[in-house]
Amino acid sequence: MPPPVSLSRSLETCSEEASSSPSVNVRAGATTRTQKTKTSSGNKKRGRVATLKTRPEVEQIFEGLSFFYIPDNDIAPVRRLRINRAKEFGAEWTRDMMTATHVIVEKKLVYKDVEKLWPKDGFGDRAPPKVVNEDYPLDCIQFRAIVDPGQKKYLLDGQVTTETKDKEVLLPTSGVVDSGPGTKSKASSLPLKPQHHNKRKWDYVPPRGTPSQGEESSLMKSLPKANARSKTPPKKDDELSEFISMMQEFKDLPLDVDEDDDAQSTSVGSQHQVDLDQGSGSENERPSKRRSSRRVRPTNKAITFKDRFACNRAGRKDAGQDNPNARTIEMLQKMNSYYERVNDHWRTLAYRKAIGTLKQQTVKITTEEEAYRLPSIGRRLAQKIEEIVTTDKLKRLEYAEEEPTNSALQTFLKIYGVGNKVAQQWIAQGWRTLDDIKQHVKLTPSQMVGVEHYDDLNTRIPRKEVTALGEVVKRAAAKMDPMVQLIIGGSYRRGAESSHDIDFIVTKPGTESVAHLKSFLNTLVAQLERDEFLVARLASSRAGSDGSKWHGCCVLPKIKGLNDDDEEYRPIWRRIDFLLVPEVELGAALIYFTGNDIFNRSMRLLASKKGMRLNQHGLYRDVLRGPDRVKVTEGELVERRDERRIFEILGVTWREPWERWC
DNA sequence: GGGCAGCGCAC
DNA sequence: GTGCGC
DNA sequence: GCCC
Repeated sequence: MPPPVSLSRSLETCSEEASSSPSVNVRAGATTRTQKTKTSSGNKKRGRVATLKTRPEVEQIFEGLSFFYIPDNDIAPVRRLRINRAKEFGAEWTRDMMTATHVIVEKKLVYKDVEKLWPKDGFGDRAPPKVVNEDYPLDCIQFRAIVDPGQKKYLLDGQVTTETKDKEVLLPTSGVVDSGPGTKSKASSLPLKPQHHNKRKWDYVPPRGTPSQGEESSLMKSLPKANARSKTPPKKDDELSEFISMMQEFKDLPLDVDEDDDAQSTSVGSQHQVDLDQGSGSENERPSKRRSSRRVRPTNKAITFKDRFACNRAGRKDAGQDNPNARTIEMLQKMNSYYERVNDHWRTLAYRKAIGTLKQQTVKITTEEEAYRLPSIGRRLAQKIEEIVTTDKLKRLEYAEEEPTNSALQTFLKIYGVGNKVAQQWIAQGWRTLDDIKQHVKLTPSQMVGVEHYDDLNTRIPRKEVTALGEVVKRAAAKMDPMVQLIIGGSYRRGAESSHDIDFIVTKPGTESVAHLKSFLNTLVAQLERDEFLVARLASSRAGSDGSKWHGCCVLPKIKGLNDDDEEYRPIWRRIDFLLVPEVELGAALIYFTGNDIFNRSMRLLASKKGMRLNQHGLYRDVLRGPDRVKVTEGELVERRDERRIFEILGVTWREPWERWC
């Protein structure tokens, strides 16, 4: 039925996708669309358009494509609806597979069902149609773009994919590889090798039916031995997971209750999930609608827990590299920094938590509902995640990044002492570069340092150097008072390969208040300044106050064996902090200054759930809070000296510092 | 619709 | 008190 | 932004 014209157009249109070159990224839906928009004025009087709504030309994303449906009829109301919808967006419904560009297969069917209809002699010179499940057109419509048909979520059961990573290798994925004209017809006729049955069925939310299983399997992948999954995950794991879940979900599960309700609620939640999702999934027309069905994640700990596991890995800054969701994370991080820039504190927080969740996933999250199940990922973020996965971009982000002031904002915010307020102000005044600032703006002393040493201070410090810096300070300190302890906290204590700054916790046995340490710090700082190790003060406790911290900059001197052979040696300015901690508070302080901050927040949240309060000074109980959580009493001190004890009392299994990446 | 940590220091 | 950093 |  489709005239040759249509066919060739089809081929042309999807040439990217059908290309034999695997390196071509197929996701350029936009390209395809624009191209089509231009030509669409040509001939597009599709057959039975009578009852169809007319979509604006720009929405004719399927223009030139023809869909062959399996089953090949529109008897089922749902399928008819979908077919019509595809037509609204420019698709042609063909009843002849030879002319189809896409074969849309009902989800219940498996790849074998397609094979039966597949022409024995292949498709000759043309590329075989792409075989996708019924979600494919819906997603295209949702995103108003031709998305990559090779994505896992569009595969049928039994359909083989070579897709492993995410972006590269897109083409061969759907199996609908065009092996090229030269190849055997066999190859093109049966591109998918059903024999390689992929045991696993990711297609739709693998974990959905049995969340725990799904999770476990992913766990096994990433932590093969650490959590010898077997049957009895150490109790520790549960607690850890639970704990972590607290970190990311502020007010979730009442820990207090958890002793009684946990197992049950878990399984119940899972069951529900299956039903709801499947039911709605097969009958709703629009994906967005289907997916917006209420989340079935009722205090769903099982999921939450396990999702947290991966958190254990000592994450370096590049810890996301191998993550299957790397691309998604990358995009969300951009959104995150965008919101940071525009001063949207809470959105920033939300994105950070969502990113944290995603980082812990060991399988790629491809659909909205998969994402939605995860903690700290709500409807909006889940939609964005799916948009990223399917279109490889994010419209909202593109708008955001178009804002001309964007880069300036980014620049200014990296100046020490400059936050959103000031940065926005400067921008409003028309400044865009550091030079502008240097010339026109009156800076505070801190900001001055921040500007003058902008590059240095925004360069991460290799772990080795942190160690070296630590040695310098410790040596000087030991000379003055051998009893004083200096502990390097922050990301260094968590085992980071590089740090943004170096934090010293300064303490000494027998001290009960920072006052006992102040004079020491003053002496130490004075000495280190004389040594020209400390080169700037940014914030330091004043004489009168009960000051407990000192922020400044230091430089690493030449050290034999470390950097003395480097003729390029240049003292790089580094951020350095001293935090005075009386020995009695050391445990609480260590927790606080080791972080990371998400970890800390959850600890505090956990404490608060248990009627306790945790801060850098200690763990308190029976905190009375008035309306609006206003603290009425300090509460009774429970523990502050012993880091492990604080974990214990909170009912949390001990976690080494390097296990506190969240 | 409200909370999302809370504190020390600079200004 | 606000802004900022942690 | 998310969660309750």
